[in-house]
Amino acid sequence: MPLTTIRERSAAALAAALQAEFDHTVDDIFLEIPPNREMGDLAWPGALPLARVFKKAPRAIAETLAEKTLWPEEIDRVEIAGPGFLNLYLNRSAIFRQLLEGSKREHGTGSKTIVEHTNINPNKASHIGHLRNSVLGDTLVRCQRHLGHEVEVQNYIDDTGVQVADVVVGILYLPEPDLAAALGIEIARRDDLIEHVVGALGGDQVPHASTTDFDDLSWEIYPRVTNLYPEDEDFAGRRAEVLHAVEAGCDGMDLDEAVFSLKGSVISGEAFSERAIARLAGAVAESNVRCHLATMARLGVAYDVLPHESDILHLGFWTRAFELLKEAGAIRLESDGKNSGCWVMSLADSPEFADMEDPDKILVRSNGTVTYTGKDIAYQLWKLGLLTDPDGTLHDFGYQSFATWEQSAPAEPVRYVEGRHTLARTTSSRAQAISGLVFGNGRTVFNVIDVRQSYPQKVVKEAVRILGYSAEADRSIHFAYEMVALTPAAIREIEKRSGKSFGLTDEQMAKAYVEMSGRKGIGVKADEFLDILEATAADAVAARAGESGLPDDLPRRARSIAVGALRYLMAKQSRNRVLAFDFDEALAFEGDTGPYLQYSAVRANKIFDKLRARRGEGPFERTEIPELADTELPDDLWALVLECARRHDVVRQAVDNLEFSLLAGHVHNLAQLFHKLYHGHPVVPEEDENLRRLRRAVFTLFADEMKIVLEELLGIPVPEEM
RNA sequence: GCGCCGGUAGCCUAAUGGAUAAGGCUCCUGACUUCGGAUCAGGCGAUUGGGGGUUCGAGUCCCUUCCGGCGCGCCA
Repeated sequence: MPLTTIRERSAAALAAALQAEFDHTVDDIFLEIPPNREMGDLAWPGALPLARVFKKAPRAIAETLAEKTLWPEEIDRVEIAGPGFLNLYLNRSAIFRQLLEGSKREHGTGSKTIVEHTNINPNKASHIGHLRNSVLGDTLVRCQRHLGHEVEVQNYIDDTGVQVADVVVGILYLPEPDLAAALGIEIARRDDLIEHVVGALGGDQVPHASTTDFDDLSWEIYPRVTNLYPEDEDFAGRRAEVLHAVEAGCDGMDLDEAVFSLKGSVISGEAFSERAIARLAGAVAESNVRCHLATMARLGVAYDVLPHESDILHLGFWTRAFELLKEAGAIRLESDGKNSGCWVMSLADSPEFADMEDPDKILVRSNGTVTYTGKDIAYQLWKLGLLTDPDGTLHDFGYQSFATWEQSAPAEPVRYVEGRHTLARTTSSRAQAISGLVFGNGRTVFNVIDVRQSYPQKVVKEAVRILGYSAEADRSIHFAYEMVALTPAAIREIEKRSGKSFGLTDEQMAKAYVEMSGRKGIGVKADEFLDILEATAADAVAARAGESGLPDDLPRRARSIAVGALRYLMAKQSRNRVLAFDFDEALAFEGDTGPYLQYSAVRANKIFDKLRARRGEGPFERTEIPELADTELPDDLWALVLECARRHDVVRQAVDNLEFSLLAGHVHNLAQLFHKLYHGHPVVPEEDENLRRLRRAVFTLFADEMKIVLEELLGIPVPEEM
């Protein structure tokens, strides 16, 4: 916070001087961080472009401004450098003391920000591609909250799509040998196989994540189904049958009853009951959702509400959105041409779509059903608080508690136990509500969805605009990120580990990376990868334990390191680059990695442990500030202090650009600066009390800063020991 | 065909239009009888795919071209 304030004040002072001395108005004065310490702490290159305007040498302009500007008191001196840069030097001890005082919490704007992320199809286990979505989304949530915004986290559940139906098709119609193989059991009659599947569904609790959960079972079934579709026409026909049943709904049928009915149908050879199929599909989706929550919980990722697509359908969200679109004249019914019989939204007036061959987007098919984009428009309108009924009230869901959860610290795993936080789910009964909780109606909405969804996301945004909500459309933000792909080396590694072959061609394996595919089953399961990561981390800890033996809290340490490695890897890479996943790189704990950062924080904390044991001194206390010697901080200590002061600027910049590599760079700088100081500035052995106090103060600042950036913002735990 | 994203050292990545393009990996040389070597110091290695342009200043903006990826469904 200090640096932001000084920047703003300096910019304002500079603008005033420009006005007074040159009668010139500049409204966006930006002070940058110079590339080199010798060039000051802040810099302004603005005199250079003004040279032409004023017909004066840039250095002369800079000199006048340096002299005439009423600089804030934190600016010690100003120098002119090079062709006309204005280099500002801060009063080190003033900034240092301000930081040691601690920063006040930001207070919010009162408006709510909605972040939608994760959104995994509930038809199979999550893979590392989903992890990128959840980690980016969760990091955004953390940064927004740090900046003082109220944030609501939504995880959209597509429980009525064909993907869930495909798993149900597999359970009911996949040839018994295939299904048994997918389940990993001996071949049996279908009613026994169904019984096995139902047994794996689990209860209505969020389970502890493992690699033998229901989502892992679905992971095996799903690709077998999609692979059989092209080969077997009858089998392929089952998809429509199941989908139809799912859409009709189960009408409150009990799961036991549904299973009994399905098994009875197997024995009697009759057709399956539609309601029973729908009930099974619901159970499959819900069980997968719980597994996904468990996986993300390992990374410290939690949610506020799970909007269900089935509720969007049953509660007429689309019907209402359809009316609004018609009233606004945003859509029209085509009577001829290739889209005959469809309701389309014309995008011809939107600059971004105008050049397209066909700027019309179909929202309602000729058979009367709504497309995915149509549903998404309705959902987006609800998120923005724009889905109103004719009487002006908001068209809303019913809600009930799905689970409650706890998190003992910002980067600890989320535990779905009796906790004080409620995870709500939507329901189709508007009468249901959770006391004290309201959802939707956000001022700004971030949709964390991969870049391949850019086109439909633009359509949704444009629909909001066409309805007359231009400002809301601008605040509908698609947080796009590139996909996660696998390097050929990673593919070979998975094939080796799993013992199966994905049958990729030499041509595919010659490329730099191969796209993951849930349909083909090519991918690294999130839980599987986290297990490997934890095991590797545990080995690394054990290798360093030496003769003292394995620590009691080995699993906990391993988990922290694994999460640190993964979350940092995801945060540090720019979002619009393909993340080519490589095991060796992901499992590296040295260099520019999460564990390096964690180690630096642990190392700093260790200083205070030793200090307490040998001298009875702890971290620097605020009350000691007056005792600090009033000498200028040396360059190397100052570099670390200044980097600490930059946090607020960095977080804001990261959020503005949706680019967490900036935050990663900041925390890496911090760690590097600290390690450089470590050898030259010993604390415990230092006998000079003033010097020791100064070093304690700097390292306390560093340790606190690391705790905030790693745990609170990046969700990376700082372990006690490593 | 149209659109979006990427191309930076042997490899992976960073850099709000600013000063000497910054880290990591690899390789080489060093540093613990002082707070943990998952560390640090040093070295090798790049005219940022090619070509034009705008600018006092371009990896960054514009044009063009080449390479790679992804979109442009009455799929979800």
